[in-house]
Amino acid sequence: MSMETKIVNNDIHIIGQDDLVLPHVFDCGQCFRFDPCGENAYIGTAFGKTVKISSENGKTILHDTSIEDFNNVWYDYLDLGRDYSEIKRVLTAGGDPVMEKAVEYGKGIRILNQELWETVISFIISASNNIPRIKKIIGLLCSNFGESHTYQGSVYYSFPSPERIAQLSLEELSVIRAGFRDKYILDCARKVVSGETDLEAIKSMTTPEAKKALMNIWGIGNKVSDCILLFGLGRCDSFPVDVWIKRVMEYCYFDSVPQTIKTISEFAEDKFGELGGMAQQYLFFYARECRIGVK
DNA sequence: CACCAGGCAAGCC
DNA sequence: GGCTTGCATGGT
Repeated sequence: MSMETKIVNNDIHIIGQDDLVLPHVFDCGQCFRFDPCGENAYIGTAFGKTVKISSENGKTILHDTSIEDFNNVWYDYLDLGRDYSEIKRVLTAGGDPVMEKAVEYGKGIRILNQELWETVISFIISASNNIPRIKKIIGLLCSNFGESHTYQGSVYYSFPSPERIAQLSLEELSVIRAGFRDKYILDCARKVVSGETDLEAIKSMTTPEAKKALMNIWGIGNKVSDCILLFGLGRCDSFPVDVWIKRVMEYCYFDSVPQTIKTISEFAEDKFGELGGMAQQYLFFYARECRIGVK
């Protein structure tokens, strides 16, 4: 079935896109800036623009937006040019019961193409943290230091620029309650502004080069760099191993025998290859839905 | 109260 | 190289 888009008043209707389920996209831990908004809808901000997205009868609606914003921002943000049916077909082609189950649970997952700067800071904040609090901290960062705009009569905030954050003191930044991560955020912003860290240059690097460059940033290690590669740089082969992935992989593929992160990474690279990041998202969603390995 | 949360840096060997 | 420990904060 091929996707079709229609303009209806100030809305964009997306028809015939079955590989898009809003809770799968926005509750699989890749994005911290979209929240549920009534039944079957989410509202959030990216690239300085806010949009409400709802679904009904297999149709997805982007509310109060323009065709320009759809073409310039949301089409790519929602990764609408990629064929996820084909990805799911390849991932389950070997008859792997684990991937079949994972894909069944998260059949509407898509990997969002998020802004690199926002992804870098968001995943620095994610370290040793939980998702509700990550969202809270990022929300405070935006409402305190981002630019405001109105959408459907309410005020929303963009993600603050490196320049805005770089000029803050640690004490001023402490209002976001980021804990020990605050110094990483400030250091990163200042080095992006000074040019010591060149995010634009990282975009055109090979994946191993980009990973090395990211890990030079204070507060970014192995796992966080893999998340940034996947969510901010479109490197779909990147397979971040966090506590959830470690648990679900050990449970499903290693008979619950504890493994090192290195072993799991190598297993995933061998098994999923170029689609590692996609597999990771299905597994992450599946693990959390079914609370696999949680006592 | 202890323990944990999408880990990481620094200090040890 | 690999292994241990401290780390801010908020929730259970």
